[in-house]
Amino acid sequence: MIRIRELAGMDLEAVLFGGQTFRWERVEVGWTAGWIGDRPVRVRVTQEGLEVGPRTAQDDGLEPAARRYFDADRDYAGIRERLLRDDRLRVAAAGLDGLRILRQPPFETVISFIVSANNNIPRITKCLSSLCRLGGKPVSIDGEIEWPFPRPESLAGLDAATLRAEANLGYRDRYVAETSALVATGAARLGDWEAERTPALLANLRGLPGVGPKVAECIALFAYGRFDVFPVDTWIRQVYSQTYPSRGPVATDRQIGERARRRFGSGAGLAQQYLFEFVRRRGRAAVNQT
DNA sequence: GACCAGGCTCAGT
DNA sequence: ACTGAGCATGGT
Repeated sequence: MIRIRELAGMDLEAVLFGGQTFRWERVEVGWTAGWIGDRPVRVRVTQEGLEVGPRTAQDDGLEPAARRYFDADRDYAGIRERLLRDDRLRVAAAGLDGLRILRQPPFETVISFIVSANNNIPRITKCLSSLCRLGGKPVSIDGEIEWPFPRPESLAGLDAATLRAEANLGYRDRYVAETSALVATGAARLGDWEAERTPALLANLRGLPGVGPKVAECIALFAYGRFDVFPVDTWIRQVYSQTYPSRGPVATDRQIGERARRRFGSGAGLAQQYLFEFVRRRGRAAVNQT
């Protein structure tokens, strides 16, 4: 087991179940199980820091992998300090001090957010779980069988009809199959795109079937650590236009993204997460009242 | 039964 | 560059 002391204040619930990633599961009291790339792990936060325990015998290289996945070296205090000078964002971000952004494996993130399009979080989770069963190689952990996220070649080997029937992807089946094939053949080299600046990265991502402006920005944020993006989905459209109302006609998603990036600068991605979590909590609270 | 979900693609202006 | 229709599926 390793411990990352800098992450003592992390809000694991918000980070792992807030729509950045869809593969974590609450298990024994206090622990959450999932994957850091190909490593099955369980995690919890204590006053001493984030604890990451391997769920298999070998765990060499776990610490750097976990530090990268949880982006332990980013200066959140500095980013927050600048962002929260904005009074309205400070209100939205209240109680979200521990919200952070993951750096997930690119291929898993690409497929996850292709599946996320025009979909809801519980169903995205189900679809991805099915995809892993279809394309992953089962691993025995504590007497239970678990599936890592499939490799591109594995998903590329499934036809769209199978994806639709077995994973309930709907019309997204074709996008998953085609994008997996592009990655598997090397036509799309996701790892190399790490070196690109954000505009070029987004353009590359948008070349993948099923990846439009919003999904590309989610991938840039959640896999490549680009904080200078501001993905606009239906929730953000609502909360942004309420929080920062504008004169004139209703702002388009593109306009909202442009204005938000101007407002929040290099912290836009984190600001987006604050607003997303804020509006979704508000929505759940309203439902619970009725 | 309409409406919605971390929207995208494609055709028409 | 912008706008609308069509799109699978499951939940409310």
